[in-house]
Amino acid sequence: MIRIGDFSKLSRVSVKTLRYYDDMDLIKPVYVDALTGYRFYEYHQLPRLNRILALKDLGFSLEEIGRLLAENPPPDRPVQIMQLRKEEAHKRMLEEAERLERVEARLRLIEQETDMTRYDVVIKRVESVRVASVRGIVPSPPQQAPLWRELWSNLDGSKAKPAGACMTLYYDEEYKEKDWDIEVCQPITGELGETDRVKVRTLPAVESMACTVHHGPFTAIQQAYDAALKWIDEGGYRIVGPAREVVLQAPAEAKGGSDVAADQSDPNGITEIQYPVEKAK
Amino acid sequence: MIRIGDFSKLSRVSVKTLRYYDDMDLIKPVYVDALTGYRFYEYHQLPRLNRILALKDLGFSLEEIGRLLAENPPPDRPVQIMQLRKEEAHKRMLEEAERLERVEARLRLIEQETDMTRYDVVIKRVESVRVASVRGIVPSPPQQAPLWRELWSNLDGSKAKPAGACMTLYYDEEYKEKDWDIEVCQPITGELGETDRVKVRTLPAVESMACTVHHGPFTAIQQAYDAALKWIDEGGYRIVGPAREVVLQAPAEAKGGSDVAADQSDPNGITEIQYPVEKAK
DNA sequence: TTGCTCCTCACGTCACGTGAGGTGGC
DNA sequence: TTGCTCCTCACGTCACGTGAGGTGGC
Repeated sequence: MIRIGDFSKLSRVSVKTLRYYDDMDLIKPVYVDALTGYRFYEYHQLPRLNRILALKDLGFSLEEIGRLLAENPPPDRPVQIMQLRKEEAHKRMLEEAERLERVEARLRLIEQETDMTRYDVVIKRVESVRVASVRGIVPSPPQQAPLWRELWSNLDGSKAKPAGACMTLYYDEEYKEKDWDIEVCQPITGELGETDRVKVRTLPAVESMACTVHHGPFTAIQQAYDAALKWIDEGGYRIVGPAREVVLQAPAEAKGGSDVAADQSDPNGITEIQYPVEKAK
Repeated sequence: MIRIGDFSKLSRVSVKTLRYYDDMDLIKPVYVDALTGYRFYEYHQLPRLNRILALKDLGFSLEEIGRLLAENPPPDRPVQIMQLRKEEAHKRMLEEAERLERVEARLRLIEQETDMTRYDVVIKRVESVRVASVRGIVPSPPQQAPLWRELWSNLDGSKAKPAGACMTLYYDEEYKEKDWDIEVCQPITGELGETDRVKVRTLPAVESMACTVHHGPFTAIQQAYDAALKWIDEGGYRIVGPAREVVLQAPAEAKGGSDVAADQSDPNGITEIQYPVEKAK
């Protein structure tokens, strides 16, 4: 029989850890002095301790290890358990690899001293939303006000109530000189009669949405798009659906009543740009 | 101004987390009602929250994020900080990849239903030890007793005291039919005069030592070696020094006084086998 | 006797999640 | 008034490490 300090030196496991494993019932001393509380171990306990360390290294929690050691002889379940473990280890490895990629992309951005470091892009899950919407072709994005007026005039006096920030969806895949295919959407609750132009539908939930927030004059929103697209590209993602432009805080009304209903230069507008993405293979 | 619940929905960050970030001084509400304690946020706080999430995703702790956000304008240190982060992310990725490899190796072992799953191999750091030793050629490992007698007769009556488990080092790189080059070592403290045969030296510390414990008759120790070698190979390691065989609990003395001083079939012997290893490239 | 080893609490870690128990606002 | 939202503790997580304060053994 040897004392805990010697057992610790032999196994190169700290005394604190051995005491902890004792409390956790993973490996108990063969004898404990009733008077002093001293723990005494045997050399033949080393294989069990080694097994604990080996299982820990494979990624098992102490609780799992306890259960694995308790059921002996081990049934044929270990294969399945190890397979699970393998999947988890694989997933964690991929996660770390992706994180590394993002760090490297950010580093490249910083080294290029671009202004894009002002925009932070993050991946989030977005729930589905029920919206009333009007889809149409407009000459350019700042001229989407007629679609909004069309939408809101239909909502006015209906039983539907706005429920969330309105947004614009952009369907074009490449850059357009003119004639943009867009859809203006207002989340709603309650019933609304559809018309030829005004539809009620549910935007699907998106598992991985790359999101960035633009705060400032609308005229400079292109920078946010550039930053988002660059981030998506560098991070090894690809776009798998229409972009969404969510109006979190609307800019002031413009003076005069043209098709341009909002003051594009108001620095208080806040907009979130969202791109549904997928990891590219 | 919006309430915490709405800010949470907008940012898709939980209310609990927002309160926590408030406590941590990462992002404070613009206004807190003195009477009710209600927190109120502004839309323009979203970019800051996004920055927090982006930094978190890059692997920074909340405390580090707090410091990064506090010092603005950010100095040119970010590049160095990101480089550090890159190294860490890279290291973690490699660790996970290696863990995955070990899990897969174990899985292969189980599927082959070999008996080797009885042996658990773990990587540990081993400190340097000062030893008295005798190196020599013996016909086969069980016949190393003369070397031990030579060593101990020199220790007897000297000022040196044994300090730890004795061990045998194996220098041969391939399997030998006969004539093994081995060194028997006894850790000591205190001075000892060297002779032609008995040397005092310090075994170097080893950063990565693959260790496994054999418990049972010495005659079956080959299984432990097989398991260790297989583990080393499957795990993508290679051996970078002489193996050590550490006697943790000596077997009983053999009856009769041949060169074989220990009873090789005593089931109570406990031996640790150690291989210095390195990750193979 | 003096170090050395051992003991048992109790607390800290990290980034929140999970209640308990209570209150404000429409 | 009834839900709904918000609040503040307090505790749990995971695998130990770090003291504090005290005692046994040679």
